[in-house]
Amino acid sequence: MKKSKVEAAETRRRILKAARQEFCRNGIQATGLSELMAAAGLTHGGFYKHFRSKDQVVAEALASGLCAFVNETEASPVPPGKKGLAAIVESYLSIEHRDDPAHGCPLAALGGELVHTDGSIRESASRGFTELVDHIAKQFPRTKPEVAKARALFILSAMVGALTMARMVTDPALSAAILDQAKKSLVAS
Amino acid sequence: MKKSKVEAAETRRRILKAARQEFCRNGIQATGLSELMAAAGLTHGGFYKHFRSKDQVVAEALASGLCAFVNETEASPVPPGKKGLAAIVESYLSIEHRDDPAHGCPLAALGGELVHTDGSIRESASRGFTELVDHIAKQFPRTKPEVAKARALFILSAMVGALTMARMVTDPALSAAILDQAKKSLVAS
DNA sequence: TGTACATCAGTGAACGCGCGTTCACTGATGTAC
DNA sequence: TGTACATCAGTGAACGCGCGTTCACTGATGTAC
Repeated sequence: MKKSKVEAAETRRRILKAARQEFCRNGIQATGLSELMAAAGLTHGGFYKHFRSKDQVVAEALASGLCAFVNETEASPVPPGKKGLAAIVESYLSIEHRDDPAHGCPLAALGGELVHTDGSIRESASRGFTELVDHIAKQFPRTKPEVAKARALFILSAMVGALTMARMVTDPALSAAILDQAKKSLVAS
Repeated sequence: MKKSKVEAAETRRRILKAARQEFCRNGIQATGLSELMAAAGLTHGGFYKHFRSKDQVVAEALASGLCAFVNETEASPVPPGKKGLAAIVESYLSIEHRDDPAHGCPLAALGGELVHTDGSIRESASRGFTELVDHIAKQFPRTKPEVAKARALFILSAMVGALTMARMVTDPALSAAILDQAKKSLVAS
């Protein structure tokens, strides 16, 4: 049953992709390794041929997931007639993003759980936060870098909170209102 | 070993208090019932004399914890020369609150986990969010109620996000900057 | 190019552990007379 | 008020289950000659 090196590397990527999605959808602790491997189309026993522990796959999936999210955000085209900031904010606080945590921002999906971790998992999270902040800060090219970064700090924090609360609340109208108000307030600034 | 009714009721309150603190400190899933009962000064077996399941204690601890937090926020004196909003925001985004999740806002401590729950737990969380929003909205007495509520929606979401990110990030300077920027931005509005 | 052998990705059963939950038991409390 | 008995908060051992992890095994791949 041995697979070629190319296939093995491909499998590893598939596990990481599935891990990011399952973790973001259900939470880290709530996702078992069997579930994760099944989502990648494998049985659980093979997991340790690719990773040393659950902690390692969490750290790697978080790092690559955050990287992918940042890249998508950077690569997404700015609609004509809109500022970059408005495009970022409206995409981040969209109904689609709210309803699809698996393919969305890992910080919003996992932020609460990441607070209780440490080591390389926590480092990955922290680095991802900084990268997203830097990307948002680029939307203020005419502003002094430190001011732009300070603004970006607030914008990202506020977006994470609004998305989380919009996902938590049970009333759909309230959920939509949270997203709308955050969009308005953040784009206006 | 039977205790009087008064003592039993007191024990129940003690369990709920310990539950709120342990859940907020370590997370809901990460807190075992043995750990919880030990924090209340009891052994784990007695748990089911007070609650039907872990879910029930989570729902009740969340409801009473949120209620207690709202009451504390409402009762805390406004420092002379400050507006009510500024007092709320500065207290919520203080270093003390960041470093003491056990006695702080359950929404910030548990928001990420609450997204994955349902039933009465989710309802409690949602109700607590609305109560906090209403209290913040009261700080805009001269504004039309719906506008005040809309502002409060954003302020609370942003505070939850900023507190969570400040707790997640590994760099202390960055953590403090997140809190500071959020304070400035929210009080200025 | 063909052959023999070592490698190792993937399988599925098994392990130990901690969790939520149950249970028999204890003994002070509350109640009935 | 005193006595006999039922109640039930709290204890600590035990249960079943699912988790992360380990392991013997399989068989296609890669390598050595």
